[in-house]
This record gives sequence, structure tokens and C-alpha cells, in this order.
Amino acid sequence: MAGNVGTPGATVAGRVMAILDAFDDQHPRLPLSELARRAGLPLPTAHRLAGELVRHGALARARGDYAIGRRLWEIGLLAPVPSTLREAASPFLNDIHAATRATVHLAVRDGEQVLYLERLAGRASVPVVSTVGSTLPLHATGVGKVLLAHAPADIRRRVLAALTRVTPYTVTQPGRLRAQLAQIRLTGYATTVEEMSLGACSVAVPVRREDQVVAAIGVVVPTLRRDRARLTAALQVAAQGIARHLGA
Amino acid sequence: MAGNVGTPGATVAGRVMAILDAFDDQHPRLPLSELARRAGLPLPTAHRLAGELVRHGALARARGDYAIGRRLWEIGLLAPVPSTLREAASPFLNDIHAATRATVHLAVRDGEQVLYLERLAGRASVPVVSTVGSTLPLHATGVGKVLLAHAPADIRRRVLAALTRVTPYTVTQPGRLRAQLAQIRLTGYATTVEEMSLGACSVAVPVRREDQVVAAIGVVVPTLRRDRARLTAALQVAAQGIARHLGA
DNA sequence: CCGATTCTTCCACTCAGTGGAAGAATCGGG
DNA sequence: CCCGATTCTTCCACTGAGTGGAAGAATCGG
Repeated sequence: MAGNVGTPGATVAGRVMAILDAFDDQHPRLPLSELARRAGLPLPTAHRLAGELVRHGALARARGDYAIGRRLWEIGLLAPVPSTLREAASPFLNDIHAATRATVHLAVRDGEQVLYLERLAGRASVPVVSTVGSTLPLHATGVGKVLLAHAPADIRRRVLAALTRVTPYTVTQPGRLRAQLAQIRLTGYATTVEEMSLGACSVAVPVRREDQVVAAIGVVVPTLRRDRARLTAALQVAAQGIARHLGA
Repeated sequence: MAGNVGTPGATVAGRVMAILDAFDDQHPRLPLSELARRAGLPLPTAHRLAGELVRHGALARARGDYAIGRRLWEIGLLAPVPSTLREAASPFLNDIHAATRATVHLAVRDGEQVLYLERLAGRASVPVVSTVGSTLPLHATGVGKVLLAHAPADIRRRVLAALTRVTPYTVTQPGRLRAQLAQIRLTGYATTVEEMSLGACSVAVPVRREDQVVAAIGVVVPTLRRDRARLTAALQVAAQGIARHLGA
């Protein structure tokens, strides 16, 4: 189409996605120059495509800065996997949250990472780094360990071959983590102790559906010393409730 | 670019948005023919563009059906207005939910409709039709009345000129609603009694920031007879907490 | 006020994109 | 199992939607 394409073979759809990909948690708002730079597009191209996305509501522009628009927020909510799981889980996560006042998570495995679908923030000052839509390592989080324990063997093999340290307490010896995963499959719950953040411990359990682990739920607390059994029991009841809702 | 464009002047970005717009709550999954039909595109065009969106993760395809992909879910979460409000409000909405076990809403005005940003589902069997991301009429919902009471005069004028009946109890006389809106500005809260759904009543209050009403929060209950004052007080405390969080 | 930076518009040129047609694949009823 | 109906995939001649450097307008901040 164009007489002077800087990147032959690039498509308009690809450029549109490059624009949308320019935004992230650290950059929710971008001026035009920065948007073009991050999208890898010449200024006039970014200007024209962003303008069209604004007209469709996919982007919004206020005081010179572009941001993701309401229309994309609405479209994103239509993604079936996050919305089905969140809808089924929400009442149970609220119950756990009401009972514990702790941060509560709903997560799924995404390749070799854990993806957070829902997070109810705790009031206690426990450091929690997860945000909805973000991913964290499988081996260093409670929900992640549950999902890893029930992952296909090739996924476990790859994760166990590349264990990175997050805190001094992160388990990075493959043998030790493998033993933990076997234990998780046996007992039905996972724990972490300051492995993802200092000062934060967690318990998590699987949500099963037809012999598959489709998600994990967990809580993050300052210490597991007193409440581990109680938290585990509450999470297991909630997980069963979620599974029933999913079966409907 | 193309030799035989069916819709001269149409852009690729526009076609991409037409594909994304083809999905809605009733149609979260679509086979290719249906996607093309709903997007108003010829089959090969829809096939090619959808395939490219799948490669970018914006769409997903499973067993022949397309759906909104995880990448768009993540991008949608970056929309600042919904995420800022939801993040600020979440602890307070959780508190209200824990205390009342009722459906709790966070909403903003979107033109002449109320847009639901967050909904914590109640356990009581009270009929609630809102879903996150959806819009409902301003005049028939608690949060809607609050937002309408504090809307610009031209918005109020337009809404009051077109009041549709949702249940037999919906207020459709402009004079009567105008009086209610004045009362809401005076007392600081709105109520509905079976105006949106039979069997559902609601209370709602504004969330203010710098003399502006930026959102409304509310609860939906089976009856207001006993708890109206208590619910209103709890909502007002929560609204003030949210406003403080927004100011940070 | 002025230099720096960002944003907007222009437009010659062309190749990314077009969709009808045809055939492959799938589905479901008999 | 067969066959008609329907959906999906691929092809490709043709062209106009899209391109980005350049230039000028607008904005910003010292």
C-alpha cells in the first residue's frame, strides 16, 4: 500500500497491537512521542492509528496523553477464561476474605508462570506484589506451587531446570522443590514462607474440575504458625464450592 | 491498497475493531462465519484478520470458536479510570460486603447510563441484573440516581425527557424524579424500591473528589424497611474512605 | 521571550490488503 | 455410511489505504 514503508511486511493489525502493547502497569498513560517510540512506529503513523483507536474508544486521550480506553476495558472483560473463573470464584473469595482479612488470590497457570485472575487486598501490612493480570514465578508462590505440582511433566521439568532466587528463602534446589511438589499432590495444599516477599507467607489449594486442576486459590498472611490448618480447611471448602459453580 | 474493496474508505484498524465489537455478553464465543457476519466483513477478510489477532493473543481460538484472548484482557486492565477507582474502592467494598452480605456496586456515569465498574455478588436471592462492564439506566438504579442527581444540567434534562419504564414501580414522571434528585442532593443518598427489578431495593451514595462526584457506591437488598439508616451510614463511611484513597 | 520538544499535516508512491471464487473440511441427518 | 448443507481455507489480480520524511504549528519550560 504505502510508498515508503520502513518495515516491509508489517501489517496494520500488527501496528495496532504494537500501539496497545506500548502500555503497561508502569506506563498507563503516554504522550504521542513516547507512544510512537515504545510502539516502534514513526510519529505520523502512530498519530494516525492512535487517533483512529481513540475514535473507536479503544484508546482515550486526555491533556495530550493516551491511555487504554473504556471500550477495550469492556472488550477485555469478555475474555471467557478469566471471567468464568472469576464469576464462579467471587462469592467464595469474598467469604475467605471476610473471614481472614488477608490478601486472597485466584490464579491459573500460564505456561511457566502463574497468572493472577483475582486479588482481594488484605488490610494487614503484608507485602504482596501480585496484581490482577500480572504473572509471577510458579516456584516462589503458594498458588504457583499448587499449579506446578499438577502441571504436565514437561512443564515441571522446564521450571525445575531454571529456578531463580527471589528472596534468600526461595527454594532453588530442584530436588527440594520436587519433594515439595510430591508432598503437595499428597496433602492437597502448598505453603510458602517468605519465598516471594520477606514478611509474607502463603497457603494455597487447587480448584479441580474433572480430574484437572483448572486454578488455584490462596491467601497471603504474615505467619503460618497459628492458622495454617484453619486456613487450609477454609480454602479447601471454598475450592470445592468454586468447582461446583464451574460445573453448572 | 486492495483492488476490490467492498466498503471504500474503510480502514484496517476499523475492521479490527469491528471484529472485537462482534463479541458481547451473549456472544463470548463465535465461529468464523458468525464472527464475519457480526463484524460485517467478507469471510476471507475476517479469517485473515482474526488469524492475525490470534497470533497476537488478542483473540483465542479453541475448537473452531473465536473468543477474546488473554492479551486483550490484560490490556483492558490497564484502562486507568476503571482500575484506579476499583483499586481505591476494593477494600471498602469488601468491608461493606462482609458486613451486609448484599450485592455491592461501584459505578460511574457514562453519558446517560450508569456503568458498573465493580460488583460483589450477594448471597441472598435478590435479583440483580448488573454485571461489571455493563450499563443500566440512570433513573432506575440507586447508584444511577446518585450519579444523575450530580450530573450536568443538560444530561439531567435529556434523561428526564426520556424516562422508560423497567418495572411497574419505575419512576417515569419527570416531576417526581426531579424532586427525588433534589432530595438526593440534600440528604446525600438515593434509594430505589423495585424500580429496576421486582424484589430488589437499593441504597447508594456519591464518592466525591474535589467537589466532583466521580463515582457512586451502593448495595442491593430485599427490603429497606429495617436497615436503611445503617446501610446509608456504612456506605457514607466507605465513600469517604474511597475518596481519601483517590486523593493519594 | 526563545530554544527545545512535541504534535499535526501533507502527499508521492506502492505493496498490504481486498473479497469473489473455488475447493477442502466438517457436520449432521437419514 | 453417504450425501447435502454449511463452514472454513486458500488463491490472487488488482488497487487505494497506508506509509513516513519533511515541514510547519503548537506547546513547554527555563
